[in-house]
Formats: sequence, C-alpha cells, structure tokens
Amino acid sequence: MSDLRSEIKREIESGEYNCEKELTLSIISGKWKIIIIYYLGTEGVLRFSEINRLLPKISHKVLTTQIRELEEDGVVHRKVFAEVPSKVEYSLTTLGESLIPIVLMMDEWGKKNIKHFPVAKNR
Amino acid sequence: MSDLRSEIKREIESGEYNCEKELTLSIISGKWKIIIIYYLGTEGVLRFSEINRLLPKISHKVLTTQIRELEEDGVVHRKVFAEVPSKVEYSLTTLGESLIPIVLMMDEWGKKNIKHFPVAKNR
DNA sequence: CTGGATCCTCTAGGATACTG
DNA sequence: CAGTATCCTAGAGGATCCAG
Repeated sequence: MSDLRSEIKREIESGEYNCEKELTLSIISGKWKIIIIYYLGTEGVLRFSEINRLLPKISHKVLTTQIRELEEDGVVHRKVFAEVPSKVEYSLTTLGESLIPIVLMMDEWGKKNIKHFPVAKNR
Repeated sequence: MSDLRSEIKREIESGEYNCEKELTLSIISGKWKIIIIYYLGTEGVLRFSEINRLLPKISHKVLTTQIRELEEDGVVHRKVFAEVPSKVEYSLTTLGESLIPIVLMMDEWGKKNIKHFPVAKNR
C-alpha cells in the first residue's frame, strides 16, 4: 500500500482503525489537499481554473482527483453551472471549514520550523 | 511518486516547495507516525518493544523505518543502552513536542467527525 | 531485544492526449 | 472550461528471515 487514504479508508470502513487521528490524516494527506483546503478557506469560492492557476505545478488530472476525493470526504462542495463553456465552483463545506484550524497550525508550524531543515538558500 | 515524505523532502531541499504546510505534512504523514508521536507525547519514554506492544498490527521493519524517519526529521530522540539484550529508549525532542498540539487537534477532529464517515458498527 | 536485508504488491501522483 | 482515459514509475508499507 502506498498512500494513506485508501488504506486508512479501508480500515475505517472495516472498523479496524487504530485511532481517530488516522481519519483526519487520511483526509488531509494528499500532495495538494491541505493547500487546496487552505485556498478555499481563505479565498472562499474558487473555480477549477482558478485553483489551477494558484497551483501551477499540479497537473490537470491530479487536481481533478484531489478535489474529487475531498468532495467524497465531504470537505469540499462542488457547484456546476449549466453554461458553455462549463463553469464549476468549489467551496468548503462546514466539515471542510472545521479543518481550517488544523491547516493553519500546520502552516505556522512549518513556517516556524523550516529553518531546522535543509533548504536551498535561494528563497 | 507515491508517498509524500520523500517527494516533499526533495522539493524542500531544492527550495521548490509550494508552502510550509507541506513540511509539516511530510513529517507527520506516514501510516503510524502520528500515533507514535502521540504515544511518546503522552507516555514520555518508550522502548522499541513497548511501542510495538501498543501497535500490535505494525510489523517490525515498518516500525523501525517509521521511527528512523522521525529521528531523521529531528522529532524523536533515540537513546541506546549498551546492554545485552539490547535496550533502546525513544522520546520526543523539543521539536517533536511542538507537534503535539497538532496531533491532539487531529485526534479531536477525528473523534468528533468520524460519525460522518462509513464505519463498521461493531465498535 | 533491536533492527538490518530481501522481496513483493499496490497505488498516488504525474504526463499527455482527447472530449462535450 | 472542466474533466476523462491511458500509460507509467517510484516508493511506502508489509512479510519473513537473519544477526549482534
């Protein structure tokens, strides 16, 4: 098993998880998820292309799956407009908003402690 | 790329990370890491076998690597006693302790919200 | 008791091209 | 614009055996 989501999800569904922290971890662990949650939390509502612009390095398909999983987990709300060209807006659900404090703490912790880790100086 | 640690570590070393939250995520994302941090945080000092007893489902080798990585990241301290049979004690470093609030928030969030997720009833 | 060495499986994340 | 379909690869987590 490589990443955490699928495996922990399986454990949770079978009732064999080790502790509830795992649930939280399974939701936020994904290459881009905390950043997406963060942006939706601070910007409010974002279109697919807007998120993509905020995260230039993410590929199309990966952004789709990351958002889909967040949606499945009830963290993100997806609103489709019946227009051409298509328009889709994403926002946090109440559940998603309740994750913001955790994301902010992780942000603060990272900013405070990144100096302990090897980083290229050119930043 | 499968799991987050190696990839985000690479990004951080090259100075190409997206944001500092990623650093935090890269440290705690691992199948057993938050649980290990949690136990070390609440129990204080634990021997290898004691952690293993607390986490019966983890395999020997995996426990070793999870702890090694936490050690590399400066989160866990490893104290070896020159005895036979060998004895090794693990504890949190100051950096590790500073992660406790995050782990606790994740624990609370999970406990509070697990009801929104499909769980086997027999718990 | 602690933990290294091997071997294996599974899938997340990425690249790219196509579509309504 | 938003999203799906294919194909690929690196590595995490696991099982098992060996060793100081």
